[in-house]
Amino acid sequence: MIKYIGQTRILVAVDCIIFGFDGFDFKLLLIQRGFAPEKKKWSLMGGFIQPEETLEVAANRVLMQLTGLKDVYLEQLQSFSGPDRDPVERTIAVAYFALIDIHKYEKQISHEYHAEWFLLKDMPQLIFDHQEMVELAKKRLRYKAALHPVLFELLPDKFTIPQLQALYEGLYETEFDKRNFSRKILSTGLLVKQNEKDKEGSRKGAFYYKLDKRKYSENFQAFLKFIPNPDKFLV
Amino acid sequence: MIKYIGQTRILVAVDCIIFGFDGFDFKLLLIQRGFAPEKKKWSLMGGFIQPEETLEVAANRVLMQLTGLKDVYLEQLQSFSGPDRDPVERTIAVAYFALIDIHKYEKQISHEYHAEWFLLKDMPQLIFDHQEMVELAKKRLRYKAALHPVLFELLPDKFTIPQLQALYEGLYETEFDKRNFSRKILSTGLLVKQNEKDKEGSRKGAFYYKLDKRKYSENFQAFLKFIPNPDKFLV
DNA sequence: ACAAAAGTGTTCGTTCTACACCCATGC
DNA sequence: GCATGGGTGTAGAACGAACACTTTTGT
Repeated sequence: MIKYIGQTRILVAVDCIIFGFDGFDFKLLLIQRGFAPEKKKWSLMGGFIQPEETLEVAANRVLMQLTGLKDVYLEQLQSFSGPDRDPVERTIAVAYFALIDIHKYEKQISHEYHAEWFLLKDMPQLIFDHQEMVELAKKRLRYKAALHPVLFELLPDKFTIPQLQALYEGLYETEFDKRNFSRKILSTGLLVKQNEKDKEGSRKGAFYYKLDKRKYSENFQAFLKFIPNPDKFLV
Repeated sequence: MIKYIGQTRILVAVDCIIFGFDGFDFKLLLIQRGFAPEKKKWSLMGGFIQPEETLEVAANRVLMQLTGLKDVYLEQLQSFSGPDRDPVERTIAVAYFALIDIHKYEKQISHEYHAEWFLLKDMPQLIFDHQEMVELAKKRLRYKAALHPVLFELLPDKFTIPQLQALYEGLYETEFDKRNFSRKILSTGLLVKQNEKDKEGSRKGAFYYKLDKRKYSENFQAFLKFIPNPDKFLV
């Protein structure tokens, strides 16, 4: 199976930046590395690509191993290729970021990896170039969420508008005007109001909404500037 | 240097999607593959990553080999990892797209690779999954150019507004209103009007403009929706 | 004098932003 | 009855889209 002669073959790993949102804060799922080097240091969950796997399959496998979840939002972020990024042996890492509903996770946690959720604002130091990966993932997610309704992936089936707003505010580390926010969100037509209220957050209670899944997938690509009718072109 | 035991090492290549614009049409620089398999078929320019190289360095090297150009706009597109994408041996490809000033190229062409420019709309069949890479690169470029002034990378030092408009129209395969287009472009403040005119395209002649390089790098990230003042957040 | 492309302004509708009060409820 | 967070409306500014005529010059 080795046929291109004189070329160097190297290890290829996937690393997953796993985002969650607990209703108040953005969080990241990290593991405590179980083997040297950097044993016991915090790290992204990762794994080497196997002979018959694509990177996507490998990333989904790694995510499944840690969280027990399938069909998670997963997007290729970038490849990292510094020749010395892994001190043991040259390894190219392809980073993926995942958005999961943190509540679905909590019930299925695998203890094998000593995984823990950390506040995005208050993370431990990470091994290798994982810090850089997280920074890039954050940037990419901010970018993406400004244009596409991707953050719903972090929410449970039913959620309230104040929760949604807290989610956006967490990501952008700022506050938004709630009148303008809810108007904008509702004007997308993606949300379906429920009759039930969430009474956790306040005495009055906030109405639950559900995502209109059909409109969500149809309208996932949307919004722009610079070009007259940009939506047309950005399929 | 082999220390992670039991893992498979594989080849990693970079492939470059090289865009150019000749004043009228979008073009792609392809090479005729000089070795089996698929010898003589058209292909993207690529190469295997070398032991001490990052992917970025490898992509720049490959681009330099073909075009003689350095300091070219180059952006990582995505990794392609189908286990059988290269029939010879498993290879992961990291695709990069490059934007070059086609006029700078023409003087330095290397004949070694039998390279040729093809109209983007009228391309030959490509080997492996290169077609898919090109499609994705086109999509990404459309997306990016709708938000950021990246297309200037394709133009020579001096260019006219009608040329610029033709460039945008080529990418989006549509026509724009020239009054709105020039107003929008000029309102960015990125262009500096020259006294000289280009008389090629018309009797009246069109004024040349140059890019204000400082403002260009400062304002490269810009424009949005969904979030009140998105520019603030998308650094 | 005419053909061909360059250049420029206005109006209208939509969207964005800033801003303040009432409502429902549990204690 | 009051404290807490939920929910809603409006006015002014900025932006985006549609649209047509004049200018320059080479032949």
